[in-house]
Order: sequence, then structure tokens, then C-alpha cells
Amino acid sequence: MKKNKPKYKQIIDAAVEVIAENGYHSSQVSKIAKKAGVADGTIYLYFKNKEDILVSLFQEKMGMFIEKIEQETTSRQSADEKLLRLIEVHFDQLTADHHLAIVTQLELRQSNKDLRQKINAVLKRYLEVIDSIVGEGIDEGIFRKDLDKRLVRQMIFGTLDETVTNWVMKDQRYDLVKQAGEVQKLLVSGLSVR
Amino acid sequence: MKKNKPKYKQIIDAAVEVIAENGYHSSQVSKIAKKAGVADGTIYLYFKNKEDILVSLFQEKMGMFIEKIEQETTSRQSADEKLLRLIEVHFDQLTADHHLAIVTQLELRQSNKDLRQKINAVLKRYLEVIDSIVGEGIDEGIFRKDLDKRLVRQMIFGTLDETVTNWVMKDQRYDLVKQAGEVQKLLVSGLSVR
Amino acid sequence: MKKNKPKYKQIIDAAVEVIAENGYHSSQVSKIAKKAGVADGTIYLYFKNKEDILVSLFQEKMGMFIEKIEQETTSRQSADEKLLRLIEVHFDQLTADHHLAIVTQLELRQSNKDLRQKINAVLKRYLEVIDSIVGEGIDEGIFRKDLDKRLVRQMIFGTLDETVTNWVMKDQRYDLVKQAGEVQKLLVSGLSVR
Amino acid sequence: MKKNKPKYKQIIDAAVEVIAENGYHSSQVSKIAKKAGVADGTIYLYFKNKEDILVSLFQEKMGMFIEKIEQETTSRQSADEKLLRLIEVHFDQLTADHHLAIVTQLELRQSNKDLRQKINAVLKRYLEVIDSIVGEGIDEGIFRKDLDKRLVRQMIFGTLDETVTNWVMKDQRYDLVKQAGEVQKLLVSGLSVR
DNA sequence: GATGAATGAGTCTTCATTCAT
DNA sequence: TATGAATGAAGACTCATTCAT
Repeated sequence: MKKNKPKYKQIIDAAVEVIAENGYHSSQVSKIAKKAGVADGTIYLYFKNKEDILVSLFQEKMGMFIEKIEQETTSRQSADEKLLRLIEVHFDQLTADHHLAIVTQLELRQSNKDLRQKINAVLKRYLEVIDSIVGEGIDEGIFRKDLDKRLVRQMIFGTLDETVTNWVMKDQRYDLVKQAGEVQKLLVSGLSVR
Repeated sequence: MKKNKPKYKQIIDAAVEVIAENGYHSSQVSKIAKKAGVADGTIYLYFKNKEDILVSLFQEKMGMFIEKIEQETTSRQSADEKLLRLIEVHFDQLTADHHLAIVTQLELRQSNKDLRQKINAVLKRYLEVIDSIVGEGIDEGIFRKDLDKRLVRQMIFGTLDETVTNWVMKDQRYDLVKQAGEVQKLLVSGLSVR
Repeated sequence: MKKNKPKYKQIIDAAVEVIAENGYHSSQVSKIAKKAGVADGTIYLYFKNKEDILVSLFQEKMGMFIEKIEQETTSRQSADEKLLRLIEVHFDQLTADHHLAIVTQLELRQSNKDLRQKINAVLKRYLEVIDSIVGEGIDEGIFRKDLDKRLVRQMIFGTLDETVTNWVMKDQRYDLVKQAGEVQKLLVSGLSVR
Repeated sequence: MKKNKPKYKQIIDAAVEVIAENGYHSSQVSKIAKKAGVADGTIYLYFKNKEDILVSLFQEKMGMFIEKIEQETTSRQSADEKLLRLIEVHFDQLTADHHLAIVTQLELRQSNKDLRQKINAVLKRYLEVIDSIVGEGIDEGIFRKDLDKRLVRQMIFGTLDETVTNWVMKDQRYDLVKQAGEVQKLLVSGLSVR
């Protein structure tokens, strides 16, 4: 119960906690309401239905997540620095909110097709940040001209996502942010010795 | 469970089809039984419960999938050729069985934590193939000595997985195998101009 | 409950409209409040509960309905003329307020036993008008002496009610009042050729 | 629990009892299942949904009801005898099953528009019986030639329905069948002395 | 082995009503 | 008087699993 927050945020925060602790399928609306300190019916004054809680949760949290990344990357000079900062901020934010990490990496994936598509719509902004960094890198002459933008985007996002998921599944027992540099280096330089 | 009996395979194949066509949450046991041409109760002579169908499905299909990759990669000389072959065979097999592609990339992710952990156990063999290729590459002197094995594994697997998922979500409308070379190059050389 | 205040009538009129337009089961208190231009809670300053709105609605509208019939019938001379006038005024009033017709003939019947009993209490006055017309007819010697008052009352009311209900269910597409004469003749003379 | 009946009939009979005893709105599916001696889920092996129980109940019972009326009326010679027999059989059948009487006269009217339309479809057959008797009466020369078929049908059905409803609401405390003759006479001869 | 009819636990959502302001 | 945000009870339906045959 977080009495000073507006109910909308109270409910979303409760949902993150409940889902992280109980898993997606054991997160009944009544459980979320109880954690939020409101009646079951109150949920429906702020959200259309259960799915809408999840979509809103993702939009709210991911919105802030992406905004932070946008802010932090623009302040850097070169594309490779921007990429490093993107990875650091990505890792940092999920480290700071380990409930959110569990929810985004594991639990929300159990949602159905409809919800996943809404989630992808939210992720689009993030992918555009990646795209623009890659574009800058090419313009700056530090990234290859012949890069396939889509493949690159998939490599970067796929790598970060898989890295975070592994870390979450290992119960977040190591320092993710420390690996940002190495991950960036891998993405920029690849496996090759040169 | 008698793995060599036709009915066992009948049911698994029916499950793949039903899940690909109806989605994970609309794939009731009764629907799978009907497609397999057996009674609902018969399912339980071959599988402990519904989750066991899914785990077995994944083990069966992924077992063959990984075996093929093991075979095809050992026949290649150098680590970078092996990596290329791994990607080609990975893409090729999912292209060949589009029902399976849908099931592994989209539908099976909607399963709960327990099931995902069993799925990860199956994937371990695949990750070991990646590890050994990377190890060979280092020994051969074509990959960097200071590579973090785990991060590399996550980059390679994450990239391939994200690439296939995107392709499936775009309804498999383009030729995935054609992109194997470019993906391999990205992984080996990174984004950098050199 | 202050019957002379405008708000009381506002709410009842809103209820008639809302029920006629949305049907009994889709007529939430909040919808009635909105249509009446008051807050949900205000409803409860004028009515004990939802059922009370409906009972009051029926009392209010039926009170006027019956009063009109009482007035119009007393001015006629003989019982058969009074009966004709009763039918004409009955049909006429429901034709004049088609929302009310829908509500009384179709929607209010969906209420539960309790409400129906209260509705019947309101109807009692109407049945008494019928009774007295029949009594007069007998006294005048134009109706049979051996008539069973209750059965007659049921025939007259049942016939009018069924006639109006059919007309409402046919979307009030024909002129009900025009049929008053024929209905009266049927009731007075029956089916027989003489 | 009526173990020797097929489940379909068991459930319908249970529904009649439960609705008659508890009223339409307090007749939960679980209550019907319990009375029928089956599990809640079993209901849904035999009926699409709750409304389908009610529609089927009406079709089943009313089907038999009307069939009986059809049989009994055809065996009579003249139209007025047929009408008398129709009334007798109508009253007799509802007297014989007082639960059914409550359900058809009071509780089923509380259903929504959709259900009522399905109920009306069932009643159509009954109205056709009335129509044909009236037609015969006209052909036989004992009923007036200028009768409005629809109005007559509404008078007959409205009168019977109202009569039965009143009897049910008076807790069926008097002998309904005994009044059949008087009701028939009223319909045939009307109120008039001759 | 094979069947499939029967089971029954589990949950989202609505909406009449309240009460602090 | 008037408000309207908050309450919380209540119920139809699904579907994985069982077991008598």
C-alpha cells in the first residue's frame, strides 16, 4: 500500500510486484488489488480489463526506460560511445528495479499474441534509438557502410535481451552493468581478432 | 512413455500443428487428441500431463534440430566456417518446418517458468555447440583470446533467436537462409569498419 | 422522497427513456443518473434503491394513466360505451408515449417477483375500473347476470395487454387506436355469430 | 437426483424445479447441477450456456404441451368444442405440473429480449392451433365471418394467459380446470346478454 | 491398451450502493 | 442537498485430468 501515489500508479506498481513474486499466471486481479490497497472494483475505474493493466504497465515503465536511454545517449559524442551508454543505461535500469526486470524478461513473455503486439509497438521507439545510433556510426565512418540495418538492430537488441534474460534467470547474482563495456566491444568489434 | 511407438509421435506432431494454428492458449488437450486421431484419455498413456507434451515436443524436435547442427558443423574446417554453417542450418531447419518455427519462436514462450526451465535444459546442448565453436576459434587464433564465453554465447544465440523471431512475426515473408552470411559476418566482424 | 420536486420527475423520466432505449438489463443506475443530469448518489436522495425507481415510475405513470381512464369513462352513459372508451384511452395513451409503451409491455416484465407484485398493486385501481364497468353493465341489463367478475376482468385485461404487447413487439407499426372498436365488439359479443 | 433419466432430461427437470422454487434470478447453474445430481461442468456437455437450458426447457415442455393440445382438439367435432377442449387441456396441463406453471407464467418472463423471442417462436405453433380453430368456426358458420384473426388470437391467448397467471399468483389455490367452461363461454359469447 | 463422459476447481468483471467531502 | 470515487459480493464457464468400461 503506497498511499501517497495516485491510484493509477499504485495499481501498476502493485502489478509489477505481484507478477514478479507470483508469476504471470498466478497474478489474479484480486491479488493485485490487495497489494495496491484498493478494492477489486477500483482496478476497473483505472483500467479497461486485466490485459490493460499489463499493457499500461509496460507502456508506463518502458516509456520511462526508453526516455532515459534517449536522454543519456544524445549527450554522447560518437556512435560507439552512444552505443556503450545505451547498454549501460539499459543494464543499469533493470538492475535498479529487479522486479521490473523479472516482469519484462520472463513473465510478460507469457502473454498472448495480442498483448505481445502491443508490447512490440512500445518497443518500436527503442529500436528507433538503436537505428539512429547505427546510422550515425555509419555517417561518422566508424561503422561499415554496407550494414543491413534490420540485422544490426536484431543483433543489438537480441544480444542485450538475451544477456539480461540470462542474468535474471541466474537470479541476478552478478553485476550486469560491469559487463556493458565488454558487450559493446563484442557488438562493435565482433569475435574476430581484428 | 514409449518413444518408439507411432502414437507418441502422432501426438507430438499433432501438438505442433495445433499450437501453430491455434496459438498456445487455444490448444486444448482435446484439440490435440482430435488432430492426433486418439481419445483424450489416450494422451495420458503417453504423457504425464499437458506440460509433458510440450516438453517432449521440444525435446524431440530440438533434439533432431541440434543433432543436425552438430553433424553439419563438425564437417567444416575452421571456426568461422562452422559458425556460418551453424547459422545456415539453424535458419534452414526452421524455414523447412514453418509450424515448428511458430511454435518455438512465439507460442512456447507463453509457457510458465517451470516449462521454460525445462526448455532451457534442452537448449543447453545447442549452447555447448556454440561454446565449442568459439573455443576452437580462439585456439585457431581467429577469435579474440579475451572473449567472455558466456557473453559470446548470449550474443550469438540472442542474435539468431531475435532474427528468427522477427522473421516469423513478419509471417516468414522473406528468405531467412539468404541472410545467414551477413549475420555471420556481423557476429564475427561486428559493426566496426575493421 | 419529495414527489413535487422537479428532480424526482427528472429521474423518473430519465429512467423511462433509458429503459426503453437500452432494455431493462442494460439500464444501470449510473446511466439513469447521467440521462437525468444528476450524480449517481443523488438518485438515492429521492429513491430508496433501484427497484424503488421502477416502482415509482410505474406508480407515477400508471397513476396518470388510470386517472385519465377513470375520467374519460365516467363521462359515458352506458357500460358498453364506457368499455369502448376505456379501450380507446388505454390504446391512445400508450400510442402517445411509445417509450412508456415499451417499458410497461416489455421491459418491466423482466423484473423479479417482488417488483411484479408491487406493480400489480398499482394495477388494482385499473382492474377496479373494469369491475365497476362490468357491474354497471349487468345492472343496466346489457351484460349477462351470471358473469364471473374475476374471469371477465381477466379476459378484458388479458386481451388489452396481449394486444398492446403484440403491437409493441411489431414495433408499433400499425394504428392501435383504430382497433379499439373491434376489440370492444369482440369482448362484448364474443366470437359467436350472435 | 433422478438416476434413471438421461442426463439431458435430468437437467431440464432440475432446472424447472430450481427456478420454480428459487425464482429466475436466484437459479444459478451450480444450483441446477446440484439438483440434477451432476457436476457443474456436465451441464455444458448438454447445453451451450445457461440461456440454452431455459430455451431447451421451454421447447421441451411447451413442445409436449402443444402436442397434447393439438391431439386433443382434433378429436372434437365443432370449433366451439375444440376451443373448449383447448382451454381444458391448457388449464389441465398446467394444473398437473405446478412447477412448470410457475416457471412459464412468472419466472421465464424475466428473461431478456433474446430469450423471449426464442420463446415466442415456440409459442407460434400454439397460436396456429388457435388460428385454425377460429378458421374452422367461421367455415362452420358458428363464428362471425368478419372476425379479425389477429385480434381474436390475441383475445384468446391473452385471456388464457392472464387467467393462468392470476391463478398462479394466487398460489394455485382454486380449481382452474373447472373454469374452462365459463372461459370458453365468455370468449364465444362475450359479455353481452345475447 | 483405448475410450470419452464426467468432473470441479478457479477467476474476471459488473454495478447497486455508500459516504467523506 | 449534491457529489462521484470507491466498494466488494456474486456467478457463468473452461478444460486438464480421471476412471469405469
